[in-house]
Amino acid sequence: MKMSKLYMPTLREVPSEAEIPSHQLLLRAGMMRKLVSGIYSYLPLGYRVIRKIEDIVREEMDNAGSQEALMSAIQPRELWDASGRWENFGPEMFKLKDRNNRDFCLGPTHEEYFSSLIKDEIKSYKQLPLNLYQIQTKYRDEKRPRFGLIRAREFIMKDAYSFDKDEEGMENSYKEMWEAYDKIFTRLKLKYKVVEGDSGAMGGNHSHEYMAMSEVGEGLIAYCDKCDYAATDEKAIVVYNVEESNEDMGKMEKVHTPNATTIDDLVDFFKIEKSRFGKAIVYNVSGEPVVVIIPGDRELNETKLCNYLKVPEHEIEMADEETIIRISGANKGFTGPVGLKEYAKVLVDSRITKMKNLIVGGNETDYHLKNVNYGRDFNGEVVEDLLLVEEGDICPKCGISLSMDRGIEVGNIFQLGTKYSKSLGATYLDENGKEKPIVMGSYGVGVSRSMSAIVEQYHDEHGIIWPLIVAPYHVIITIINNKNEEQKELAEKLYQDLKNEGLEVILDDRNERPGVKFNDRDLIGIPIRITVGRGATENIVEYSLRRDGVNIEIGADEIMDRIKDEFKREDIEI
RNA sequence: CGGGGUGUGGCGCAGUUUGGUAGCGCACGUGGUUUGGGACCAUGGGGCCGGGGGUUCGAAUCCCUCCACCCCGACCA
Repeated sequence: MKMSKLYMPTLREVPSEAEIPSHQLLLRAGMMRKLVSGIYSYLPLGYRVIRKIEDIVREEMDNAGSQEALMSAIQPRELWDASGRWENFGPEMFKLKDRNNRDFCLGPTHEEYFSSLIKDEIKSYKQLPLNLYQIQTKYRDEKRPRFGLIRAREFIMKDAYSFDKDEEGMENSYKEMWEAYDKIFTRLKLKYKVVEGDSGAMGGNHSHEYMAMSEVGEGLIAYCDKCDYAATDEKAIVVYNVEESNEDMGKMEKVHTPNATTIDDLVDFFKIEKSRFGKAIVYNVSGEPVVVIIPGDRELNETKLCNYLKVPEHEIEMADEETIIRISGANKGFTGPVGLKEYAKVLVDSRITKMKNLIVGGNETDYHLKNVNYGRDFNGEVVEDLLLVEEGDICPKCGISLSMDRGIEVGNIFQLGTKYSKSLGATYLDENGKEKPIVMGSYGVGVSRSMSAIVEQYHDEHGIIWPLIVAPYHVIITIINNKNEEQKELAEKLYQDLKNEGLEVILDDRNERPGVKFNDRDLIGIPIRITVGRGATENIVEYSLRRDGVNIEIGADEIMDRIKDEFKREDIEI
């Protein structure tokens, strides 16, 4: 490709709408443009990267025995009514009507569609297992799109669905996808961790997320540096060992604590550590009040609360002040488990039951109670673990302390079970002629999101540093002085030679000053640069690598060997 | 959906407080000089100042209203 013809609208200045590096750089490098919030166009350079990511995904999926297909992005409402997700997905779904007023949506995901697709053809255990995938544009009307491609409303995703006759088969499919995903993200050169996830709205009971490590990631993960334990902050099991206290139970007393409404206030007032308090948090769960008691030094994990109560996330919210006053008879900040004025379900984190002589809210404005003990002074449903993980918590697997980091979710794998096959009627006959629901799994890779994640991990103050395997072009040949015939001729010759070697080459033949060409190359991140300048008469060129800034003079005949070394280093075939 | 911020030429911004008919840098056209890390000189084109309504002799500027975009939170594969 000759750069003088390339549609590559680079920007010198950072568009004010972009906050994080990948968003800024993809715009500045002329790789994409925004249409409206959360919806982007891929320009020629950016789309080449997208296609390279897709090709890697494709190869590894094919290798894992999955078969590519392509569904429509438009789906009829009936499919979603069958699984109950027309309502459950709610406003996240882009909905539309046809001329006959029939409801459709733009597919946010395709579990229903694929289940329905295969149910008429798959009738026997002999046809299982089966694994299908597609690479397609997905639509989710996010509440708050942000960070460019990282949280977009239209995005490119690879989604795959496995169909097995039983749990064991599904687990095997899951493992195969896990391995394929490891290969994909390794080839994409992403630094990532596989973490246990909460299954959330997708249903099913077992899932893992592939998190590309990044400070700007929206996902918080807890992981162990010693063993392989890693989980999202929502899922991480909190090991918070409270010794069974053998303190004597003191006499419960009311203490005047004017205006002490937070744990910090109380620490100041009582001069004892946070963990001696019992924190009461009031929730509104499907309209019913629920009081949760946890240790004063910890935060509540809403996901665990939802999972325990078996309600979806959108069914719970923190209670408003009015409700708190009504059930506790006191202002906010003085709620406790003893002597609630109105009935409310009380949930107690298991650690609370082992602690003695707690200080809790008195359910009377400006009063707390001390020497409060579970079992003697109050009761409630004991829940094993309702806490949010914290840095330094103990690894549930090996016992050393956990670290926490941020990541961008670039892939996920779910063991779905029979939720969709049952609701859509996807069944088969087993060896005994008995009808059974197909056991499913679903597996996603965020293709466009991965592009952003790569830029987050590979950039510097000058621009993007594409790994060779996803770079829009492998090599750029930069002509220093366009009017110098010798330089032009040599550059042109090298351009043809390298193309003939099977390389993807771009020739910067623009009538620009060298500084502009160098800066654009740094911005768009082409890995290898061949500079044709003053040495052209002696067949000397410069060889430069974007990743480490190396810039050395070599003979033109050495170029191919150097490039081959670089490909070998990156473990890629030309 | 709650809180905050911003909308002025393709991009980045000033002008708004105190109303007087729009400006700067970059980019772009033309001519010339340049050519190893975002050149210089000259000259030129481009803006219903986010939309609608109002106040006023007069509105980018004041008032009302709607919209878009961004950030924080909530939420989410």
